Amino acid sequence: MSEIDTDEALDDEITAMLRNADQRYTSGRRRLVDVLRKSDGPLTITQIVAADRSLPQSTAYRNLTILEEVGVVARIVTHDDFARYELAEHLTGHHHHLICSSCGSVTDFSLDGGVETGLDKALHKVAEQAGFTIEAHTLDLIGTCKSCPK
Amino acid sequence: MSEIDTDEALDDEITAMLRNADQRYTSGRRRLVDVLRKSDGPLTITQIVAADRSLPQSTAYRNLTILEEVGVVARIVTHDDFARYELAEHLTGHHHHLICSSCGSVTDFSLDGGVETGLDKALHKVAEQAGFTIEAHTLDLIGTCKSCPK
DNA sequence: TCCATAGTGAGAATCAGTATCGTTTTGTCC
DNA sequence: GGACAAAACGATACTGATTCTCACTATGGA
Repeated sequence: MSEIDTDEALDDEITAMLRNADQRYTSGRRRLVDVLRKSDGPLTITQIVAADRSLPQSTAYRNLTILEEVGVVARIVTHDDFARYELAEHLTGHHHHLICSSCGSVTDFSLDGGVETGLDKALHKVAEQAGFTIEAHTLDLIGTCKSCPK
Repeated sequence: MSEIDTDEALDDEITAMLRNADQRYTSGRRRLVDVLRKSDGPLTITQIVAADRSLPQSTAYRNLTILEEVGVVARIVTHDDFARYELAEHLTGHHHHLICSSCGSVTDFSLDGGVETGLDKALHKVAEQAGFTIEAHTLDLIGTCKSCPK
């Protein structure tokens, strides 16, 4: 698993991925990536344009779509009807989400490596029986976060 | 885990759940439940009204919302932007989803009990550390289904 | 510097999902 | 069985997140 551990390496990798698709790494796209990099969970469009007011909504949507096509960004849909965006696991490492059904916040977490590989094994067995080819899996916890009343 | 194993028991349970909320189990709602019961995975609104042409879209939406509030139906959002509906796990048992990224189909599967409890244990440990109270979890496989070309 | 191409952003268009409201059905009381 | 009030129905209008359009601007190579 070759993860990216410095900001420079991340930028280099993203530049390369965009260039492969004949796309430029413009300043607007950089700002988008910066917002996502600083977050501890996937963000909605509203949160993204609120975090950096210089990002117009229509451009944010378009560039997120392009970054997704190129593989830099992942678009995820959780419990509500707002899409959320995060840097692709390829860049940040495999993780899962804690989803608060009270305030709607979504934050990342990781499983212990042993549990994750055990799970993977079980999933591959299931997939094989069903004739299904696995590309990825998602695992989310739904509940109440630390800062919401129980 | 008291699951429902006959159609009559299911109907009785749903009638009771609706009655608790001062709601009637009308013929339209029955037809809706029938469609969901016969499916091997969660269905979109389009699929539901296509499966039973006597269900008008607006009524289907309204009744699915009511059935969800009452706890009979679960509304889930997966990879695309179409909500899908299924009978609540309380009625059908805990399960997960195989999501085909090619044709978009979603079908159910279950994990071996041992794997599921092991996973649960790991998840509760994570949640505890994060001050998060778990209500439920979702686990989806994304990939290519049996009937789609690899 | 110039030009062709790619990117930008304000606003219009799209469409799944929700609200409205007059009509129909249901349950209940006589 | 009939009548009335409350609940459900369903055609249609509306809402809002997301996508599309298009005239304008920035970029990078010759």
